[in-house]
Amino acid sequence: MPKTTKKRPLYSTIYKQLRSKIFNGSFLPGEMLPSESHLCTEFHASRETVRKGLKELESEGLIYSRPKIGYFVCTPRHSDFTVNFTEYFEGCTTQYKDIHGTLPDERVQKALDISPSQVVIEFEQLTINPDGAIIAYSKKYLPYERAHPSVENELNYAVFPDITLPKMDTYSMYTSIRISAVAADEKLADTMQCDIGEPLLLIERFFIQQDDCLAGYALFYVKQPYGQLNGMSGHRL
Amino acid sequence: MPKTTKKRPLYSTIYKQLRSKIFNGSFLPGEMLPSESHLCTEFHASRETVRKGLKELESEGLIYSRPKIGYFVCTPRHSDFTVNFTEYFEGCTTQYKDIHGTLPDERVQKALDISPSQVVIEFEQLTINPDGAIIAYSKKYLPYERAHPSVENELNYAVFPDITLPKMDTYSMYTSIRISAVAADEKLADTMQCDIGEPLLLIERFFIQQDDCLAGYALFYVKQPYGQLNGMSGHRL
DNA sequence: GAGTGGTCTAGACCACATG
DNA sequence: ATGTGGTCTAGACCACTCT
Repeated sequence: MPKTTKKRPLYSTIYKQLRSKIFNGSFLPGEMLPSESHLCTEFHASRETVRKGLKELESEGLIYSRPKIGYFVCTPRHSDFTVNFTEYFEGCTTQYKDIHGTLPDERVQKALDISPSQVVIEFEQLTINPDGAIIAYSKKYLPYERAHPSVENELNYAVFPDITLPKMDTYSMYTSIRISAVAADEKLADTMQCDIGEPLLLIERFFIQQDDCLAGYALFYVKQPYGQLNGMSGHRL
Repeated sequence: MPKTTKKRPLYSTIYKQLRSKIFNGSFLPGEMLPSESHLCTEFHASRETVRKGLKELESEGLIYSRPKIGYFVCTPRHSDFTVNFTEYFEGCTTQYKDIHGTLPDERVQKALDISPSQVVIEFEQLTINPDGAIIAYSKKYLPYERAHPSVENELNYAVFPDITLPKMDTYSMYTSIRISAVAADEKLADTMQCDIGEPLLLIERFFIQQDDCLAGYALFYVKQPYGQLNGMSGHRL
């Protein structure tokens, strides 16, 4: 029972010790760490082993290296947040409201960067909680005439994420998001069964292919306090 | 002029080639990559060099390794977004409205996990754009009786991020965030000079010390369409 | 010139997976 | 038994910075 502290590899020990020195303030942001060779002697390790520990800290965003000079502690960014958003709500059902081709309004034209005469496919759906109350409403738009039929399936994934989020298994596109607050207008209030003027959280998403083509645009309106977004920033431990 | 392709280190070439095979679909999510030794012979590289290339892909979240089995392509997560939020708005000024001790209302009690009798310090400020219009209003709360005077300065950083964001240079705390939409009530409409019922984006932040103590709570109301939040998800290139 | 990090190699031993 | 990834070493050469 004496030395059960034997599993941890050496590079990980180096990583952990340096890491805690950063968190307890022994190394402050901007300061330089001991050189690789110093760490080699301090930890009785080879240089590559030391470098492996440092690499972990670097990947984690805690340090960076200035070649030929040394390693430095990063200044933490408290303004970048990781936010999780899915259209899926615990215990809720999704109801497809309408699917049809249409001409884009101005907002959709801008979002998809298309002309007013370019037909788009519009998908509408509602998210309904177990009590039967509508908590979210989404509209999604795809350009109709598309050159790449191979992308069809992926677009379906993008459009039906509730069905396919776990299967959205391609690197062919990425997403950008915009979060804002809007008041329900007459039409929204009607379809979402809420009051006119009621504040809604609006989450817009742009589906962008790696070739920079815009492949889809989605509007997601959420009743409050349902569907608030949560996120984290900074480093823990 | 023939071979100017000479600067790139070998491990980086390995990384880039595997990466593009992931992005063009040669390797699909869930699939296994060639083994390290295969890659060694394919690229005429030593094992550690191959591993270095693989490590890059792993750090980037494109692949993961199942020890003793092989490397696999990750399934991309299209539901995690990186969002940037600062209280600073281009060209805007900040006006301190009020600073005083007070008893917390229910919301603040919950946020800071304190009792109703625990005094808190309340900071209020307004963000004003060049035209003189109010575009944001924030309220921040700090528990008054604090055990760690050494944290004082950091709290000031947390409370006055406009002054100190670039100096918020500690790993002693991290932040959690909540985004929602609210309607301006009478009081908000008054201080923000907007209509009652006008939709506002509300960004709440919780400042949490590494020892899990709650060090601060901030409410940030933003008029629309100012201060929308933008984010990204997925991998580009 | 001494010190730094960046790259790369050719081994080695291990624990575990699979057949 | 073979193949896999995980760890580790002791060198090596380079290009650069600092003084």
